[in-house]
Amino acid sequence: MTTLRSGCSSSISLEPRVRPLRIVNPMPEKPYDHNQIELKWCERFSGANLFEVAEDPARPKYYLLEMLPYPSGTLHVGHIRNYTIGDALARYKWMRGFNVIHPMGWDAFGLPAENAAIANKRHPREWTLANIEKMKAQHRRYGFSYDWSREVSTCEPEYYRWNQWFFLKMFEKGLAYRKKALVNWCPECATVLANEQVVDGCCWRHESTPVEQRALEQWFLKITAYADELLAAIGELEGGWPERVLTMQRNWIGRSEGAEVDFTLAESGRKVRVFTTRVDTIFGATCVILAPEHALVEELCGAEVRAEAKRMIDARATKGPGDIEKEGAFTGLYAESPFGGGAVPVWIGNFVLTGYGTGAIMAVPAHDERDLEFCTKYGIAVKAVIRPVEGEAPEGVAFTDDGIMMDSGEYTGLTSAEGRKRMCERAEREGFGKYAITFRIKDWGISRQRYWGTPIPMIHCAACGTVAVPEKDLPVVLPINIQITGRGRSPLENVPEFVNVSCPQCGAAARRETDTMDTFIDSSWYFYRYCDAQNANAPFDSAKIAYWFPIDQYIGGVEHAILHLIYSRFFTKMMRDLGLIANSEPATRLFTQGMVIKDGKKMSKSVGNVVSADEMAERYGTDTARLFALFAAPPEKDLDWQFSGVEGAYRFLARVYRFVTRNADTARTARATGPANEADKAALRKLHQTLHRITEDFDSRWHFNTSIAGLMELMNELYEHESEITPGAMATLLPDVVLLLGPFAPYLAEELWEELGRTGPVCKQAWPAFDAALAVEDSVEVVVQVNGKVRARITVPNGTGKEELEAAVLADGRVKSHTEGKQIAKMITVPGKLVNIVVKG
RNA sequence: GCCCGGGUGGCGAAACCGGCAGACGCAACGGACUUAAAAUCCGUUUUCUCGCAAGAGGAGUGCGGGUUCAAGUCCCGCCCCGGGCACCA
Repeated sequence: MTTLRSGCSSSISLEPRVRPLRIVNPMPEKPYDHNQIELKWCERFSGANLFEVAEDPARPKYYLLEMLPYPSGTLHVGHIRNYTIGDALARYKWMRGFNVIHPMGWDAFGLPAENAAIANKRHPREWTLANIEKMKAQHRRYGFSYDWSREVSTCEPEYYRWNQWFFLKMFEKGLAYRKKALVNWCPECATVLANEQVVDGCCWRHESTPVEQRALEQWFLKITAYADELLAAIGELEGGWPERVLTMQRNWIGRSEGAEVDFTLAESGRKVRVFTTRVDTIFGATCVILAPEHALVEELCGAEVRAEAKRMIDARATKGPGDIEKEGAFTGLYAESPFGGGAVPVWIGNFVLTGYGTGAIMAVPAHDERDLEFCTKYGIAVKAVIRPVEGEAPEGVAFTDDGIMMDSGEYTGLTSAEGRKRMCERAEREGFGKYAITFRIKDWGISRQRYWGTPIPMIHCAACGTVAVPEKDLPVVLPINIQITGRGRSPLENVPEFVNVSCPQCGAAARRETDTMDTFIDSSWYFYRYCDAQNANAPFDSAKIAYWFPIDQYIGGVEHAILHLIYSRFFTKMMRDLGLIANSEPATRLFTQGMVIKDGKKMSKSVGNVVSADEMAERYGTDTARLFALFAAPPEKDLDWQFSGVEGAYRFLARVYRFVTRNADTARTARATGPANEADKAALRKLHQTLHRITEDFDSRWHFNTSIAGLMELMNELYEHESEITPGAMATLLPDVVLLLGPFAPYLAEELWEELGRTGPVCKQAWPAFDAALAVEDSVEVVVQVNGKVRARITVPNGTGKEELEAAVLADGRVKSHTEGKQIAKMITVPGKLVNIVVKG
């Protein structure tokens, strides 16, 4: 792992259009010099690894994780927002006494490095390591609370050897396998993509590049072996994960219960197996439709039909996003349902998917909209076999609900549910079908025809076939001396010393697998490695996992809802079944933060609206950047990055700085006491109200924008009473103010803590204790409504009872003017808040 | 089409269990300080009507209904924006 300098550099180049904030100070007091303060503390903490943690059974643990970044080279304020949310929480949890593990690392393999290498003639490794160094320096400058001793970089052999190790374990268990299949090919990436990485028919990284279908030999991971559990366990995540992420995963897994049944072809007697969720409608099936790729097309159909099928396949391979028109062709064949009812024609149809179910369906136009559309187009009969339990079936459209079976032989009169049950039972009994569950999710294709990734530890031997690299030979190291041209096939094919090996089984000359792994493998288990990052003998020590896992809070973008987050859940279950870990889910809570918007658009390099972390640090300071990131919107919502708002955040911090520094002497020398006058009382009351509010925000909904608004209100209150607050109260107040500021503006808090004569990092101090007695108001304003309209406000002592309050209200002159001469029908009284008088006449 | 979010001042937003709509910040305007400006501090700022004024009255949370003493919040029906799913049989 690379060792880096402290990262506290201030020599960051600025773009010319950026005007540094000028600090001109005619006032006799100390100005808020953010650079001086932040660099001082950054430097002072640089050698310490302040947030290093170890297992400690005596303390409650808290595993806080932000999704590991791709080392693109620069942090922008979108990253800053993400990390600031986590950092504020980490600091709060530290102060509440938790043993907080908060790690950071680099998702360092991937295409951008390779593309950069082609463009700039730099080696991907060199480019990646330089980027990591740059970004780590930026992290340090921001002072995020990471335990850097746990840093992980996925492009290092020390890390990716365990990708290979997991792959071998899965290969042994049959969870990793190779097959020729139609796969998604992105011409832009020049590689294969997994299904999860295709969005609207296009590559997830190249949103306007349609993926093509190619038939290739590929490695797959059997995520479908866990489909049932991945779906069922979503229930356990409920409440902790955002509902929409769980919905997306449910949709993606797509479990359907139904039946498989064999139709029998006339003459040949061959069987066509179809999958249906509505076997109760089988007496309404008026044709069977095969996917154009279906094996029987090639076997039994004439040249004309085969040509038509090929045309459909080709058309589908190049289809862009959007719908395709239903097309079909009659095969000349007829088939009969196992439940009888006569032979129906067999068609091929372009809308029947080869990779789902059995690749063949029975069409029931009366009870399925798609089938109706197809059959109407080709003049195929429509036969209703289900009627509604009550009322009439609708005219002209498919009746798709469950109902009562009719014209269905011995099943006539049964409910759909009962019919399905009995028909499945009979199918199993007589061997022409079975009860069946089909999933939408498919196995995870992980082969990539690219260089900058984990080599797949396999060897192809002419005699022995595909042979695993023995565990003792791991890691299969990615060769460094290599030509990357961006042309042709995987660059590894041109490295003879990598490709040419001897077979581990027979010793004969053999070829090494040259595809590399999907980089989503790297990020599927990195959070386990954090718990034991230096382990050279195993991916990790299971005892350490048992202490730290599961992740208590995971924070990241919603764009990974069905990519990283489903792969990670799969890996966790796979690792559990290898006996390596005890937990079945990686994270109990997930938080998806909103995007950062600038000029109405998502911040991105291609739009050119990126605000860099360096620019913010230099011009306003990292505390200001963090404060604004939390203040401008609640964390789950999108945030508009406006510099005028940033200025406001800066002004607030400067205001805090001036207040604390000019009262620091008083606070340091006086003995801390309780309130001695009305100003003290008001100040301490506001302090404890604010403390209560912020604590609530941390413990429940993370609305740090209101936490910070509370701090601003507190400062406004302190400014108002500044001259009257007694030294003793000031000595009580100021340390707590600084502690409350700590999670949001850590450098400033540190500086002010020192100004107050205290030592030790603020984040290791105890969170202030809430005193309800100090927070309580002496008097409250009660709103008086007459017929629901606010007519007066009266101030009464806090705790005034119902009767007393009502008497006071009725005695009020303004109230009388609205009730005079009218009959009071009733009074609704909410003590401490409101009285509503309902009058008549 | 279906399923989630969301729609509140000039702007970002707040109002957590139905109880003062607009906290806090930005922008704008005014005042203090200054030779002046910046910075700072203090104030005004949803809107309309009446009033010289203190003040008084009305309207107002996408639109239309409803429940309630009371609705941004709950219910019914729409409109718009964002996201997800969508030939998965």
